[in-house]
Amino acid sequence: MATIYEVAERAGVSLSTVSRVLNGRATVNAKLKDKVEKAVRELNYRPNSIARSLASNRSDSVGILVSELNTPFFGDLMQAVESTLREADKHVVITVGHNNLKTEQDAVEFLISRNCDAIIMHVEALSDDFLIDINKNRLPIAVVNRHIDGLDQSSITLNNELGGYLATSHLIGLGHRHIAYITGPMEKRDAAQRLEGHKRALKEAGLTLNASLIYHGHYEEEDGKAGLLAFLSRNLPFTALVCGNDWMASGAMSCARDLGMSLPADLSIVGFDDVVFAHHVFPRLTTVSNPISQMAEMSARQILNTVYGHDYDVQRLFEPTLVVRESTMKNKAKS
Amino acid sequence: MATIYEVAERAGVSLSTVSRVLNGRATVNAKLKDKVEKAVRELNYRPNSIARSLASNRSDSVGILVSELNTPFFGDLMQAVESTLREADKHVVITVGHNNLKTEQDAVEFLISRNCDAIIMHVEALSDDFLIDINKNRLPIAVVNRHIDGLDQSSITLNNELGGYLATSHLIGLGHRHIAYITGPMEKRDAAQRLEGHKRALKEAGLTLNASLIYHGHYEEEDGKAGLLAFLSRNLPFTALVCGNDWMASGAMSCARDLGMSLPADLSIVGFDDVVFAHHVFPRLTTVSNPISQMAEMSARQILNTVYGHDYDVQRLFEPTLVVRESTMKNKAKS
DNA sequence: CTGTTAGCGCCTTCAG
DNA sequence: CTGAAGGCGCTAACAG
Repeated sequence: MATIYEVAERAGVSLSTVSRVLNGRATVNAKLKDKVEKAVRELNYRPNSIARSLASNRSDSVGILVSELNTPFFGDLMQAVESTLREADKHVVITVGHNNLKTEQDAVEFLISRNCDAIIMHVEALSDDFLIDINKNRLPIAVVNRHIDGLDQSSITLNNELGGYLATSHLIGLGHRHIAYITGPMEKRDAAQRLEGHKRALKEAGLTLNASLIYHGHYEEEDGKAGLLAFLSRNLPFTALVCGNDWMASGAMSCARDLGMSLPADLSIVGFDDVVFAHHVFPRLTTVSNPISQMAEMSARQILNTVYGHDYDVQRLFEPTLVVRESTMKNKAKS
Repeated sequence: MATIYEVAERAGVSLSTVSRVLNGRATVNAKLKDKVEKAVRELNYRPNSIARSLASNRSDSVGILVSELNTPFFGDLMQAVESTLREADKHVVITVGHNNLKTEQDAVEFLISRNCDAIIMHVEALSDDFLIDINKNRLPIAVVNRHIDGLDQSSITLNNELGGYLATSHLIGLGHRHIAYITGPMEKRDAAQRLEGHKRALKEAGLTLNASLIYHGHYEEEDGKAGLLAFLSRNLPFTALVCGNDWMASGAMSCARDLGMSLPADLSIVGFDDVVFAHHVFPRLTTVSNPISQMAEMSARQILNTVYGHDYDVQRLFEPTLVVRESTMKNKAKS
């Protein structure tokens, strides 16, 4: 690979001049500029971004830290951030945390040691204090789907409580009175908040909460099955089911069908997130939309603004909406 | 951030000694080593990998280039590569090519300029010659799901032709005689090969190929719908449908149901890839497995071997298998 | 507007 | 086994 020296030599100028035309910051005599550009072309020269980064302490790249690489949810997140940043000519370095404290810390250290200019993350394990410290002493961060007091500008959040409320209210509106709920792990803030919304909806409708109709899962498909089986074994009446995410809803649907239930006649089901397969399932899943792509875009804009001097509008609080499809219907059971 | 100088000073040794204990290559007096390690801990020192990379011309990180960030297929690919490399203490830098020549080239240049030690890629637009040149003159690459003559060691491929053959043979075995086929774009090698397999299966069974029962799509969900509608409008009999991937199969299934067809009684459908939602659809999709995770792991091993001196076994040719679920059944139509 | 001179933080010869 | 010195490729003052 050619270096900036060879370009300078071939163009007959000093390397600072080459650097100047490459970065376009200072003005350069047109003739010299042409010469340099010619030399660059002839040598097929590409600046070494590592060296540039070491010298300038900037890298024009921002780190992304997600929990998983192979789920539609994080896929949408990465996709949105990448394309937003690409438009501003920034690159993206992606790392994975696997929801594990050590791994997430390592990832952050890696991104810092790679001189990223900022980090956009969606993590659970890292503590608020750790993140505040990073943002204060190391490099700017933006956090998706989590609110951190003290990082209000950098937190892009979804009103999960409202989402849970919408899901359950929808079912109540359809005449359901006994509504089961399969929640995600309570350590996850979004899971806890969604459940809160469910409770509020019940309360406002004057329905009493039956703890036996709440099952604690881990946001995974099997939990849908396990939860449904648990409810059935308890021999309580219920005509509708809210799930903390679409995976569990899908698991519950498969299980219900395997048990010979007819959907949605025998059981109305609502999911959460509206991930890509929500409309692949049958009946198509009624669910709560999670505007993760927009939220991700906003996190990218936030970074563009604070680190690179852009001036985008950034929306920091998002409201989910109910997406009514075919997995819910009026309660036909008398009760 | 502390530098190696500060560590050296605090430990009372020279920076070369610090470098040595950090990299563990040369032997260092145990006492000095302890001192250094103590200093490292106290200062919470982290080597700057950018600087290390500039000086050593290695980065212990390998680039990944995929077409999309937000599909299960590429998600599985990234996931498998990442975890295989992580075990060997290598990092991963992910970039996206969007199936676009210019973007893919940029991505490669980016990864090279970031001093990646190698690149693992799954791309369509980049030419064989370009890749051969990169591999020869710049840095080692591994290619997933594509065979390149001259890069035989670095090509990890799937026998797509066999996959198409398996899909159609399965239907023939169920008594179907009129089998429609929705293919992916013929520019994509895998799509063309899968279709070849379909044709071979028909031929071997003594069935004639009807060009009107082939629809050209782009591997996207809507193509499944469009294809099915096209076939129906042609007023030809057909009792089964093979789709070039699961997305199109899912689109066809939704469409069929919307038209009032009963599945699989009225139409048997086979997909390809066995992506994560294949068993979410109803009826659960019979499809051809695409062992993308294993293939991705092998590509990582290949790099581990050639770049980092490991000695893993690597399998370079994979055979798909048929996954029979509930979307296919015996042909009941006489014909 | 252009060239010269120091580093950025680290690795790697080379002597000792 | 250890320290000193040079350099990776580039940017960023600083003079001129």
